Amino acid sequence: MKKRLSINLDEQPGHLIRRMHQISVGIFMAETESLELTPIQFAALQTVNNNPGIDQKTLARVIALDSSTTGGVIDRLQSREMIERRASESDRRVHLLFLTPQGESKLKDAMPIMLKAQERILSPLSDHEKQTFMSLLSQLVNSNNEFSRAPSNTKGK
Amino acid sequence: MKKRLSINLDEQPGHLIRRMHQISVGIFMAETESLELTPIQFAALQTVNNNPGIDQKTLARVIALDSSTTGGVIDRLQSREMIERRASESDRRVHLLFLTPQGESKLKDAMPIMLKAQERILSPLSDHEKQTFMSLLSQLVNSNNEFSRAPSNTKGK
DNA sequence: CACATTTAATAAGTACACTTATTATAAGCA
DNA sequence: TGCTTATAATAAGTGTACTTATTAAATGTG
Repeated sequence: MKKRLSINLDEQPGHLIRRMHQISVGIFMAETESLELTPIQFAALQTVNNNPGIDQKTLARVIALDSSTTGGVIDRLQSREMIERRASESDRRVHLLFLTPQGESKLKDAMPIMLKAQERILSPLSDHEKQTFMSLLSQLVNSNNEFSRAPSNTKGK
Repeated sequence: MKKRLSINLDEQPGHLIRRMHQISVGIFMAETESLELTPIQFAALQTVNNNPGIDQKTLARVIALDSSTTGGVIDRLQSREMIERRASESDRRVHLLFLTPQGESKLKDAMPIMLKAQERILSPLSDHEKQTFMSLLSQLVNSNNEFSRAPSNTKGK
């Protein structure tokens, strides 16, 4: 009646995507509560583990994160002694990243819990719907990759 | 070869959802550059416009945002003179929200640009795929609503 | 070799997005 | 009415997620 310029937020892709992201983080944090790891911290640990000696810039591209944001993430993981920064000998601008033993052990603990969280995120869908959703989502992310401020580049992963 | 605990980030729903959110915000910000409005600020303006005199708590529920985050969003919109806070006469804890003329005019300018951004987000998909994606996404969001830290509640919208 | 350009990292600033704690007010009840 | 409980808003703290600017080091070219 008195509504002007009326638009249903729930029909806007951007709004639903934001809500889905909130939910996804919420489920991850609920499942991994005891570990005190955020999804991003997990991704960083996992990527450094698989690529010991990776530099921050490359890590940022692999996990699709702005490189200055990545610096902050590494700061926090370093202060909690899960990641180590070592100066590169060949390029003194670069810091090479390695997991500490604590970082490795945290990652091992986190892995199964993280996988369970991922399953819970899609659990309202049937198996067939899960496949369809993931396929369409991949298409959207890959086609639109360059419009993200932190495009992914998994080369070298 | 030397990989241990190997997992492909691009196959994890949470990772793709986060990337999709980055992309969605990136497209919105690129399209609306001249307006200097974030997606959340747009949602807040739109909701206050449709519900003049709404209080912060209710606004937070409608746009699915934590209520303390909402306070900050309103602070910024108020300092830019797009939103006005008025004390409620019936409940002195409550601040009622109204758009200023500038807020209304900004919203009018933003509306078509915002709709264009929403279209661009899904543009890599065919019409049929868009429908399928939005339907599955709605299902996920609605079924998992309670796992979000800021569950939506559109009653009263 | 000198000089311009590029690059990796950091710093400072803005804006979400949550958490827990605090304050003021309101509402329920004995 | 007095007291407990609930609620709206704010404050302080952490962690993404970006921006622009700066610094230091590397690279490319004349």
